Amino acid sequence: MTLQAQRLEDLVGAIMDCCQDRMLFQCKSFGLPQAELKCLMLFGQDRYLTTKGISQSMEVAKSRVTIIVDGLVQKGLVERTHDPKDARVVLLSLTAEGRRKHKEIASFVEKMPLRILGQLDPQERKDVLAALDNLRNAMQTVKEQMI
Amino acid sequence: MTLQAQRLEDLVGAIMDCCQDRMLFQCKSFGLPQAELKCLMLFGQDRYLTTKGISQSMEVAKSRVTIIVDGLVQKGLVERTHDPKDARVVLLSLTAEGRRKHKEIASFVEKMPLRILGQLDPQERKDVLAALDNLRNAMQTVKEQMI
DNA sequence: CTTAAATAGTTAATAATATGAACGACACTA
DNA sequence: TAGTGTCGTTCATATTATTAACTATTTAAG
Repeated sequence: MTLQAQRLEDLVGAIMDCCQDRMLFQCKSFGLPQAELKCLMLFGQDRYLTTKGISQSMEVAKSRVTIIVDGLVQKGLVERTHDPKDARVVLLSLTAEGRRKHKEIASFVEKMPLRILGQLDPQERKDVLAALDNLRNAMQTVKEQMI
Repeated sequence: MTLQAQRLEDLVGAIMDCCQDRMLFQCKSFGLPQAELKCLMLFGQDRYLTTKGISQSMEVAKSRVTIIVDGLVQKGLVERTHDPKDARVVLLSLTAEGRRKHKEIASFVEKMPLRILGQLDPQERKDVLAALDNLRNAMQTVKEQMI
């Protein structure tokens, strides 16, 4: 089983590298740092986001979100407005330019998993997804034991 | 296929998160920043490493390696010595404390994939590895097309 | 044998990622 | 209305990482 363990490490490592490279490529293509790109893509269905909400979605400190949003505001992609119902809250929304960029990135992001699945035939697709499900459960179980 | 694509993204994302959490847990447990821990673990069979060699293994700039090694030297885990054959070269080796720590971390690291595989029965193990192989190939193919 | 090019490592300037503590402004509750 | 909690920001600090400039050597060309 030690051999299988080594193989697992290598395969998972290679897959992680692919994901990382893909992220770097996206960032370079769209001229945004990783954190700003991720933040921009949170503006999906919701018209307004808040610092706190983004902080929870991205699992980073609120102070970090302030900095990330500063970048997006400077780039003209996001606007800050006051919440009329609660003067403590800052409402964040996409500008026209921000919506354009969001769409552009979304169409790129959505294509990637489709292209990956396109490399596999229908049976392989099912097998891969089933196996990943097993693997994720196994990893999450081990993770919980770890703590 | 769009549904499968979404599932693929979710599963790969969850697996990535597990890997990241595991790394954070290791770093906390052993009291080392990620980069220093990774660097320490490069001291396997080779008695001596060089800045350049580490730079290539870790795929970071040489100047970054200088900083990382500074940390390990300060913590008493690594020593710098001169290469008698080439005065430009700095030879890096583990101290006794460094070897102890390396062993300690290695035994933890090796257990992880075994524990994950232990969650699966023998047939599932084979299936998971075969599927990951397929997935890695598909992702690498797409990656090459991307550039 | 000397000069020019290449190599190894470090330092400094800068950027991105991230946290926690302290703070100001506001909301809510007793 | 006084105290407590919440929202966002600023500041100090740490980690990760790069590029450019520099020092000290080695090596290769003439």
